[in-house]
Amino acid sequence: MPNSDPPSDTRLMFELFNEIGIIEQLSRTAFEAVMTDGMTLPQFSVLNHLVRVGDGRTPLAIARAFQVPKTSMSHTLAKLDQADLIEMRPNPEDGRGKLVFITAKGRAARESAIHALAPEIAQILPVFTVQEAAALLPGLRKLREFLDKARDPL
Amino acid sequence: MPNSDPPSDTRLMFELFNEIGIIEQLSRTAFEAVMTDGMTLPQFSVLNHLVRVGDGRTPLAIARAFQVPKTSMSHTLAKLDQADLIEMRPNPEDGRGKLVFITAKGRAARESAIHALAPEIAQILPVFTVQEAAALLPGLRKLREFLDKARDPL
DNA sequence: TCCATATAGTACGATTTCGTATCATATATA
DNA sequence: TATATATGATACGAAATCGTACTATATGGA
Repeated sequence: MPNSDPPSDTRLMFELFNEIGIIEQLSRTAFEAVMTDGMTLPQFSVLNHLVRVGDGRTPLAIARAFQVPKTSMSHTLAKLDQADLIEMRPNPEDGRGKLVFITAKGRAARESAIHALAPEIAQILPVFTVQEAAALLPGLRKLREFLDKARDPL
Repeated sequence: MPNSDPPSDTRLMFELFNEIGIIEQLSRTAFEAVMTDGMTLPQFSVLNHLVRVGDGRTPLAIARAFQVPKTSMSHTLAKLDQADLIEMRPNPEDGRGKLVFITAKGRAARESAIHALAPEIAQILPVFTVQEAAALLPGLRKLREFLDKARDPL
């Protein structure tokens, strides 16, 4: 009978992606449990991105930053817009396009979320230290960059 | 004016979770692009789990293994059952429960998926080595275990 | 035994994700 | 300039996710 097991290299990579998937799952659930308003992880991620790298970006650029389909980002942005956390203005340099700006309310919502998150982060750090987190980042970035290059363009 | 930036420890943790989220996103998309039948990542993960740790497990145990809500797992199992990739039998030890068994067709589907994945894995490995993957795993497991303990029970 | 409570699983519905199709505008080429 | 093609964004619909509520069975205590 044929050996049905994948080679051990493959097994290891499966396990890596499996751990990553479970962490994503758990961290998303933990995040959304802490948010009192209905703020979702994608929504917060976008607000945080706009503050960190600056607003006035196009929806497509934001979709690429998170590697999600532009239709998914369109939905997230529509929700943020409805809640007045961002503002969508026409792009003066491209009549087809728009630019996304975070509002004062959006900044406040981001800060409120960060405050709500602080105790959770504080709980993690004694067990899983900043050093350990920092040690993981280069490898994860490298993996992400590989997958990024290998993918079909969004 | 107040400083709106989170402390650098928090920033670092955000970045860690952000990288993990993006990798999850990219790997899921890459996986599903390669599958010719409609096999999804959750479906494959369940089949693979049943082969690796053995079948005859309850739906709830499987949901816990992947840290997803039992209603989500119920949906995934229903799809696998419709496709005859698994079989759900009553649990002889618990009249409320069921046991999940992988079928011959399910084993074949798993192996076919692994074969379809092999070239992708082979592309990663020269760039992102087994050693690098192995180096990440202990830290990721530790983080996953922490989040697991901290969460509300499923 | 009887009843209260807990647990396994699913039905259902709200929301999210995301692929396809579409529209509007931009860009390139003749 | 005129036309073809490419691109930004959204509408729409199918499928996945997951919370709430429900059913059926199990378990523990009076």
